[in-house]
Amino acid sequence: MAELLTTRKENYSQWYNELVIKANLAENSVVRGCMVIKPYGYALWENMRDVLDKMFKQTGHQNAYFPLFIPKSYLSREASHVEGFAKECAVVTHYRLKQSPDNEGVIVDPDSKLEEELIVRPTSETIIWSTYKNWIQSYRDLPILINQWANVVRWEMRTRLFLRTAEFLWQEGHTAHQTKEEAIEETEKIIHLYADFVENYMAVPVMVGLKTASERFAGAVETYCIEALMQDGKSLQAGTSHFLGQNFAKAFDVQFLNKENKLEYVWATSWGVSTRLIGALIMTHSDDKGLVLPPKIAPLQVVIIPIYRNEEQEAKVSEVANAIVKELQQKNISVKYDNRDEYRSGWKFNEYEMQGVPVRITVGARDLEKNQVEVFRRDTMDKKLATPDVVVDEIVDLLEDIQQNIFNKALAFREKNTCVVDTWEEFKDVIENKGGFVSAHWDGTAETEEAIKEATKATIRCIPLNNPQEEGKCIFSGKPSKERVLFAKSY
RNA sequence: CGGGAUGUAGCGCAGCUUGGUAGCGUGCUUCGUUCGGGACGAAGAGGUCGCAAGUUCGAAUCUUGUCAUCCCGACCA
Repeated sequence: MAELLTTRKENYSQWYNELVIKANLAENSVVRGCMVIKPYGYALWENMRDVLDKMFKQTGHQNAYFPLFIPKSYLSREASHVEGFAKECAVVTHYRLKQSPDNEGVIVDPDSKLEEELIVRPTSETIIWSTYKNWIQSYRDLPILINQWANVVRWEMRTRLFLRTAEFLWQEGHTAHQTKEEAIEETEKIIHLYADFVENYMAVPVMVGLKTASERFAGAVETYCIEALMQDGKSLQAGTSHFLGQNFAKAFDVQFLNKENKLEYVWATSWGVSTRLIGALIMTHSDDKGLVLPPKIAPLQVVIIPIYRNEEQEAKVSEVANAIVKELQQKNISVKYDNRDEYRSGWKFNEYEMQGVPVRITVGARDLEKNQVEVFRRDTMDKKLATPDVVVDEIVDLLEDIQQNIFNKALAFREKNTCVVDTWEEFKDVIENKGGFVSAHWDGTAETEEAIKEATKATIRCIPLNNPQEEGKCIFSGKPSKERVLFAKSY
């Protein structure tokens, strides 16, 4: 019993850290702040990526790849963009190593200094817009709808597996349009695509909204976001979609001739989700026994575990198990028959529960005498008996049910932890003691936002889309306000 | 960059006060018995004690320096 997790109640962040390691998702690397994504964690990312990639293509986007390195001068073209990223950039200054004079390893060759230093991309707007400039002459060249799957580097002070690492994997979409309206439409289309993916595949309910000016992406005119509430009452930004206006077009001089033969700057968007989504997934569904994964993206949907005493029993059990495996595979359900002899069944149960496999089937010699197998669902930890000939049909339904159930559970949690508050005292109390989302009036100024953050550590997570308009008074300043915004402490 | 802590077997740790053959748990290897919720026994493999200098007959242990990592703050998807 040495492998138990710290419970969420004991120490939520320790629980998270241990879970990532023990569920075999990822581990820290020798390079500070960087992670090794292990096969099980990477399989999860691949499943997420595959679904998203299909969604992007269905909405008319194409994949491309732009360089990892960006000339330093590019980053300084757009003023607020530089300001946003300058403090966390890795810089390449040399291109060669040589044997050290004392023959103890290698040193940077001082003669290999680069004429212009290169920045390891923290995001690709600048390199992409400098390229788009050459691709765009006429309105006939628009829109450009491109996505890239890539790694980026942001030199973070404090890192945590998946939630914030110095290097992470993501996708970044970069689109160019003729009109402001079309670009805004694209920005909104993508944020809804993200919400659709995160809710319907990852089973994580999200709030869709707009960022305030201070939380906005550096260089954006408007930032749309999806925010998810974690089990510790903190909010996590799970994806962003930016309307960039003509900021980058102007910075990189990207103009096109419109139908009236007049030069215009193009309108831009960019949008992304990262491996951080895996952090959101873990913290939304998992429990003190380990990971809980939504069937639609789980690397392994069903595991079958045999129980037997001797070879004769093993043969019988395996025959039934293998038949179930085959039938599940025919229905495109991923399944593993774990007949390793070196571990006992109880050990395997705990292992797969830690890894969040949605369904487990136990086939025991004693079961077979009664023509039954045991079906276990990870989300509720319930066990049921089924006859081998119908178990596969039941599992198809069960996987659906688990997907739905964990979403409903997460949604109920969010609703329970979203408070409408009208006084400053109550606001402080809820943020301090209960956590979760707090819906409150705000006077719309950055000063008030900053003062609230200073006092409570809570920030405005978003201004929900289609927000009901109502007269009210700012929670902090008492000034008039016409809508509520969502506050929370955040990751 | 401030404040605190830690470096000893793959992992988790003890040993250091009072210097004298480097230990425990777990994991690993082999064999046997087990097998319905993290089995048990036996036999094994595995360590420049972070690094460097110093004190000493002798340093994991004492001294000095140095490097690294982790935690708490300022910055962030």
